[in-house]
Amino acid sequence: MPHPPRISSDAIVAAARPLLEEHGVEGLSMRELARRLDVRAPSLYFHVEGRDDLIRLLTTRGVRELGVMLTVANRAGAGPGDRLHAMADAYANFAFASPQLFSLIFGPCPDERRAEDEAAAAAAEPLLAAVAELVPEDDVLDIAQAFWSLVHGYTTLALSDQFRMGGDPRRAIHRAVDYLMAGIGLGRD
Amino acid sequence: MPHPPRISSDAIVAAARPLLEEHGVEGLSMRELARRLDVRAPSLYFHVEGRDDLIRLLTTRGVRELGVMLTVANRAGAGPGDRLHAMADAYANFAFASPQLFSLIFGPCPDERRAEDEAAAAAAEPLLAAVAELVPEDDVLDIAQAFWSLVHGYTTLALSDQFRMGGDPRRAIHRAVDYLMAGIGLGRD
DNA sequence: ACCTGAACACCGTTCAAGT
DNA sequence: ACCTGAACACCGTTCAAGT
Repeated sequence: MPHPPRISSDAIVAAARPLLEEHGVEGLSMRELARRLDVRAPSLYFHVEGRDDLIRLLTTRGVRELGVMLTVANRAGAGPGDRLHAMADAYANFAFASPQLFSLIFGPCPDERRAEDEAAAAAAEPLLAAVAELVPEDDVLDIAQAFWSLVHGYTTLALSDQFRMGGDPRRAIHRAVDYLMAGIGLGRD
Repeated sequence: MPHPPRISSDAIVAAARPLLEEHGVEGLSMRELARRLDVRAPSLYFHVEGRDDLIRLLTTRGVRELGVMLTVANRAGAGPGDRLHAMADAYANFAFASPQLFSLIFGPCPDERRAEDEAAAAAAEPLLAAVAELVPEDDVLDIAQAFWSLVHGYTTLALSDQFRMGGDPRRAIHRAVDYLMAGIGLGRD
């Protein structure tokens, strides 16, 4: 009887994640990963195609996870305005909990590790649903993009510590979202 | 007489930039850089402290350059509203012209290659100046952050191709900025 | 089928040796 | 002062060999 598998694609991806968060993408090495899984590096190649493939799997998993968090947040809110705030919080929470994965998802990446579009669409859906209840159909896409941009930008800039002074970023982001909602002709509900 | 210098810190940073844009941070290698400068890799260490230092120099230079573009755009606009739009364009232009450098500036980075705060402050100044003419002093910081977030978010998401459908991103970003301006109680001037 | 050690072509960085 | 070749400790990946 040959060797029973000691590792799996899932186990590799699971072990890669803390390594990514601890040392960044550049520190995510196949050899260190193998060390943590107590196998030799070449064994990994029986379960993932290579480093680029592994990173692709990581980001795909990340997008899916973010999608779930947004969907849950969208369900939790009372009205559409509440739901937008809840989704903004979920977005920021994900980014602060997994900053390296977050920046991997939205950073520039070579074609070999580009994730499936399907997952990205799933993450965008709850936002589109919430906005669709607020504005006429023709404006949904534009306004959803504006909201996403605002929340994404605030999250990214806070993450890279561009907003120096203290205070809860959550409160500031809610205020920014309220400004935008007022701009499209809607008060807080 | 000893060797006259064949390279300089400036020449290294200048050569590093196209290499960065062609191959990304991970492809920015000291040995390839040395090849392009027609010296051996160890020579580089007489002019920069190491790879992290080089990347720090690159991002510092990038922030300064972005600051200049924003300052110029700020001077070009007729009224504060115009200036905000011009600065949004400048921001997006920089990002699309130098996507890797842009993502290096705002991505997560280890302490060793963190740039000076001074340069970041210089880049933020023109925005604060434009906003200061539009709203009461107490709101300037909050609203400037909201604008920056919106523009940064839109730029980043467009750059990572999250907004699928075609059309000029410039037009969409202007519309988003107008929404936000309306939200803080200001029409287009 | 899965794991391994050895090997190859890379990499950042250091250092003694040359001018 | 500046450049070099050699060396060290890494890295991703391949492959023949083992079970």
